[in-house]
Amino acid sequence: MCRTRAADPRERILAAAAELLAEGGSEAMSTRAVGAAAGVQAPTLYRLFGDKQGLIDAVVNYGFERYLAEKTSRTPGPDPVEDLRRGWDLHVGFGLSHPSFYALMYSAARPGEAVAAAERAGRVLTTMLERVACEGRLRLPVPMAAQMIRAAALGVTLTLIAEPPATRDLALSVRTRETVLAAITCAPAPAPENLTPAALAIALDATLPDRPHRFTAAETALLREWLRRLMDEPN
Amino acid sequence: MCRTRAADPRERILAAAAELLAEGGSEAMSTRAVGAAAGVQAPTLYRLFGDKQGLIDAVVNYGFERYLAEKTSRTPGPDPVEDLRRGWDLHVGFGLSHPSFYALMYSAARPGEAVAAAERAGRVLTTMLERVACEGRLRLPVPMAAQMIRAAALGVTLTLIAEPPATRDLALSVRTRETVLAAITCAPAPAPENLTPAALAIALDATLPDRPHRFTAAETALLREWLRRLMDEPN
DNA sequence: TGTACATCAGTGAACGCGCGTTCACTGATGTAC
DNA sequence: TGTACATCAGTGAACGCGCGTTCACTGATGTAC
Repeated sequence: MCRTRAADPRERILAAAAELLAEGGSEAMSTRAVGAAAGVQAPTLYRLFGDKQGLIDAVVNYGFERYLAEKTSRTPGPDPVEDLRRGWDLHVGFGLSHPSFYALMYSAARPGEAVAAAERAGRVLTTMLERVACEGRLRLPVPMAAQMIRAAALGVTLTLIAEPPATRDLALSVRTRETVLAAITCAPAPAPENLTPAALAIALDATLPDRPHRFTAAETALLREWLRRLMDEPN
Repeated sequence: MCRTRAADPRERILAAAAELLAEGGSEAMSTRAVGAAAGVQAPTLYRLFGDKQGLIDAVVNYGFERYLAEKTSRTPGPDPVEDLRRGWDLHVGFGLSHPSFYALMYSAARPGEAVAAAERAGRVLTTMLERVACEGRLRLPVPMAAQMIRAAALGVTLTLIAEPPATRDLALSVRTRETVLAAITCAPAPAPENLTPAALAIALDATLPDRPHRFTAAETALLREWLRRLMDEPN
C-alpha cells in the first residue's frame, strides 16, 4: 500500500488547512474545503478540533510554529537591544510571508481573546525587554515599552501587507523600528548619565520577583508604587 | 400620514446599515438585515448600491463623514505640527468610537484597493506634511513621513480597539504620536541648525510644482533626483 | 385639458449555494475471562 | 488460546440556515400630442 499522505489525520488536516489559508485567505478555509483537501469527512474535524474556531486556532499556531522553526535559534545574543531588532524583523517577516495567518493572529479583532501563538510571541517580547531593563537601558516601564513595540510593528506589518509586493519598501519597517527603539532604550554602553533614577527604577521593577524575600505583600505593593512614581521622573 | 422615517430611501438604508454595523460588526450588516431594518426590499439595495461591496463602501464613507462633521472645522492652524497632532488624535478617536467602521476602512485587507474615505484622509495628511516641509521642518520625504504616521496610528488604534475599554490607556497613543512626530519633524522655530541641506531639499521637493516654470520634463526629473539624493544627507 | 405612453423606483417572492454542524452507523483495535 | 464485548476513530449522508442575488411585476410620475 503506497501512502502518499501522512498517517496522522491531525497533521494531514493541519497541513491542508494551512495551505488553503495561505492560498486563498481565511474565506477559503471552510470546514468542507479542509475536509476535502485532507481526504477526511466532516465529523473527523469536529472530533479533533471541537469546532471551526478550534481548527482556526490550531492552524494559526501550526503556521507560526513552522515559521519559527525554520528561523535561527531563539537563543538570546549579547546585546538585548539587538535581540529586539531581530524580533521585530522576525515579526514583520512572518506577516509578509504569511499574511493570512498574520491577519488571523493579530488583526481579526475578535473581542478580547488573543490567539495562543500571539500570546507566546508577546511573552518572548516581554522577556527581551526585561533583559534590556536589567541593564538600565530601558526608558519606559516594560509593559508600556512592549505595547509600543507591538503596536508599531503591527501597523507597519499591516501597512506593508496592504501594499502591492512590487512597491513594498522595507525602509518603513527599518525606520519605524529604529525610531521606536531609540525612544524606548538608551545608549548601548551603560554610560553614567543614562543611569537616571527613572532607568534604575525601571530596571529594579523588572528584576523584582513577585514577592521579594522578607517583604510583606503590603510592603511590596508600596515599593512598586514608589518605583512607578520614580519612572516618571524627567531625565 | 405620519412619517417616522426619512423620505429618501438611500439615506434610510445608510442609517440602518450604519447602526447594524456599529452594533454587531460587519457580520451583522447582511443585505437582508439592512433591508429589513430600513423597511426596503432587497432589489432596492441593488439598484442604489450595485452590490454588497458598494453598500459597504457607501456606509463606511457615511460613518466617516458624519464623524468628521461632528468634529471641529478642519481649517489649518498656525502650527502645522500641531495640526498633525490633532489629525492623529482624530484618527485614533474615530477608530475607538467606531471600531467596526475603522476595521472595514483600514484593516479589512482587501487586496490593493482602499476605501474612498481612507484615501481622502490620506490626502489630508499629505497636505499637512507638505506644509511642515515648506517650513523646513520635515526630516523625511513627505511620502515616507506619511507612511510612518499612518502605520503607527493604525497600529496604535487597532491595539487600543483590541484592548477591553476598561484597561484602555491612551498613553500609548500619546507616546507613540510624540515619538513618531519627533522623528519626523524638527524644532518649532526654524533655527538655523535645522536648515540642513536635507531639510531644505525636502522643503523644496514638497513645494515644487509638477512642472516648474521654464523647466523641461527631463530637467525636472533630474532636479528631483538630485533633491532626493540630498534628502539622505546626514544631519 | 385629456389621453396614451414611456420611465423607473419600488415590491413580493424566489433561486441556488455553501456554510457549520450532527445523526446513525461501521469496522478496527484492545481487553476481560 | 479462543471467544465476547467495550471502545472509539472513522465514514456516509443529511439537516437547516442565512447568505447574496435576481426574476417578474406594480404603481406612481412625468411627458408628448
